[in-house]
Amino acid sequence: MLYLKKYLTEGLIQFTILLSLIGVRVDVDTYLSSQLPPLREIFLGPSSAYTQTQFHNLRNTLDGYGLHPKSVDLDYYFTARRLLGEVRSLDRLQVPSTELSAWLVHRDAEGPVVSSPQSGSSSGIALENASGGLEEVGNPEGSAMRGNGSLDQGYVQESEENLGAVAPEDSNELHNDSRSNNLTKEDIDLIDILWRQDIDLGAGREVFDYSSRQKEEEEEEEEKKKQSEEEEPTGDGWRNGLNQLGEGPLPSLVDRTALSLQECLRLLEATFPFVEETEFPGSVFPVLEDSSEEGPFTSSSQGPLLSPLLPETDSPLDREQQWQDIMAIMDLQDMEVNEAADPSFNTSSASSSSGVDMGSLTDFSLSAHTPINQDVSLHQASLPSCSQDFPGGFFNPELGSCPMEAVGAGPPTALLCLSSGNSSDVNSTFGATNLTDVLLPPRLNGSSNGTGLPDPLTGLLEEALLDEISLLDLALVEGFNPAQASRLREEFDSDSGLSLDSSQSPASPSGSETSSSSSSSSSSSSSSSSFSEEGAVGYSTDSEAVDFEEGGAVGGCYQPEFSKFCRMSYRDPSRFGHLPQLEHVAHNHTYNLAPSPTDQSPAPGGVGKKGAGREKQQLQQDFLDKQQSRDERRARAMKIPFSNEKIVHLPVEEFNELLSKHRLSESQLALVRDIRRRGKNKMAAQNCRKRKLDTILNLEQGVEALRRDKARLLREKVEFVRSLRQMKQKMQSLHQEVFSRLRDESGRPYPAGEFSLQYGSDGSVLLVPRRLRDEQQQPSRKPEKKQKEKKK
DNA sequence: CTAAACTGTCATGCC
DNA sequence: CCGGCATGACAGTTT
Repeated sequence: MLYLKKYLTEGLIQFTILLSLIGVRVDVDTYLSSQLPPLREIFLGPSSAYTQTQFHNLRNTLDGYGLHPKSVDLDYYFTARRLLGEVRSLDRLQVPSTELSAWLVHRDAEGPVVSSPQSGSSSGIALENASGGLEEVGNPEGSAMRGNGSLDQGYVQESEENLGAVAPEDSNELHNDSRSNNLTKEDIDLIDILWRQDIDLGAGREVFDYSSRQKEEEEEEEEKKKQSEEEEPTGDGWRNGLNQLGEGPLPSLVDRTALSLQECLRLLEATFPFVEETEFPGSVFPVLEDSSEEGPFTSSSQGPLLSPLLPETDSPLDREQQWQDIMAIMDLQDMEVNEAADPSFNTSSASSSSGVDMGSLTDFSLSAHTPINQDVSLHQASLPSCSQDFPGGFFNPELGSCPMEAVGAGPPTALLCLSSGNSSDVNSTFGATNLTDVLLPPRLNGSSNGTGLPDPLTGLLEEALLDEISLLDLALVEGFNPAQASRLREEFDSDSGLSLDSSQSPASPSGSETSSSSSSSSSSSSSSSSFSEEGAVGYSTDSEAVDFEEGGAVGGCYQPEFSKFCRMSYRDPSRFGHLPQLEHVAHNHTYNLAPSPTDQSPAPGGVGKKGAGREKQQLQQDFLDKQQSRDERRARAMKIPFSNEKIVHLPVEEFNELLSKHRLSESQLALVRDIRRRGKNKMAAQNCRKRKLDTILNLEQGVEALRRDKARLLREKVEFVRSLRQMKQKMQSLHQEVFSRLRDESGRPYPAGEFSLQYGSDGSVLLVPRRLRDEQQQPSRKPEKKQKEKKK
């Protein structure tokens, strides 16, 4: 019970704080383990390059870091896990009280009770608590606590670095209304990297201004939502517990909590002004509805608000996948910033593709350092229904193990909310129109129809958008997350070299050195892999020594081949040893190899001197019986006068010469040939398996490379679309300018409703009546009134 | 003890 | 035809 108590009092709080700081649901088993893996592994995870068949090793490294399966520490580890499970079962009642106290310090009471359905229990609520109430709580300080503090600091710094406006104390003031509002706007302006360039160009800001314009309106609507929210029979323990508290002896606390939540919601709604509907179950996706109309959400009807293409029957996984794919467009751009800001994350090893846990850890690290994701976490934390009310949603226990998915789902939420909210197309669909909205500012999008913009450009733009959409659809079909793939690729870069090296590069000189200098005291596999071991170890006769010497002489001929095979066959594990995930591959299959003569060195000397030496030799002989392979034992039994190594590795000519040199019986010859055949086949099998593994690894790398290329192409396409949009904008302004300067014979401007400009392929600009242009589908060559040459 | 991974061996096909 | 290699399949061993 000590553990339980300890975790309840300290670990749980720290856990909560950590979660809140991160803003995502994270599997904290590793955090509560005393044998914490290195931070780098927590964040990045080991390379997955070789994890395909190293599950037990992964288990050792991931869950119980460095724990041998039979280690007594494993009991401790599992005990910790079990206790953590108990803690988790209790946290829904324990956590709120803790956090409530924190809110008491900071908040003024107002507003009704609001329930937070976050099953994670902390990611939603603790955002305030972690940042603001942390000091007030007087949490028992500890190493983990300091770690959280450092993480918090890191987050703030990251925010500052990327947002340029968030002071450290702001994070503690996140609950402040005015500040949060300003912060929200700045966050939006600065975090939303997709719009950054548009902002520089003076476009897209309306989207964010809209959030402030609707603030008061949202506050009112918030009440409705909370009321409907209370009516939601989600049955979440957090919420229930909170409600119970509200009904019970702590109404004021609940009020304050409600206020906090309300403000949190308000903050987030100000940040993402169109995400209100995400509160409702099954409506994780934003309401594709013109937000300029009346309040987008109603407490009564939820179904009609759903996107036409996203019926409630959509599986959560599909939706999540779509979110991720949409997010990729933003995330890819965001990556550049993050990479520059935190290059250490590029040195990680790929893991997400194979290791779920490590993927979560890796993604967690990304989320913790990605400003966008931070805000998204904030968003999701404050609107926990995205996960809670959504069966199998972002925080689904299965999918929840990958916080990046949860986090990654956020930015598109914001984007889509923003874009769809301003889109006049009520029937816009998620896959197409929303993407269009994402790519094109709604203002431009809406104006593209009535400005008389040249058709060719519009067509080109539409084509590009269609291609974009199709590409994205392809990504959706393939379940491809460009962001993740790209991240993985970035992480993989540091790893691919090793993989390639391990599979293709020649063995390092150290390998042969180790092979030859196997004079280590232990009879490990490395020492036994020495060539000298093969000198018919069991033999204490002169012939053996002769053979040994002979082998050394002959070795000049076949040594290269042997070295190659030796490395291939026996040195491979050590070659892989420099890979962290392979250091645990400790297969000791030295049973087929005899220890090196250096291990036997005491035996020859002691044979003639002492009887004890003879006994010792006998013991070693018995040991060798166990160490030798079957063929070696057979060879020894058949008195084969040379080593199996030579039998196997000698070139066929020398092998035949060796056979002819020794008068061997038929059985001996057959055995020798069998030994050679089996030895050859053994190496062949080893090579084959190694090749197979390399093929798999290369395929994995190829897949990752293709994914990265695909993500890059997608990103480039987004850039092109943006560029097209800018051109379109410029074109429009030029069009207007030219048109406004046109005068007819009497010096009057042409009415915009009757005339329009047409652009010829040769750069000519024609002023044509609109009705004429409408009649003629293609731009005619016959100018009606005027022709002007303009230079583009 | 079991499952998974690893390894050796055999059979077979190909060069 | 022989030697060698590659590989699937199987079984034994190790973790």
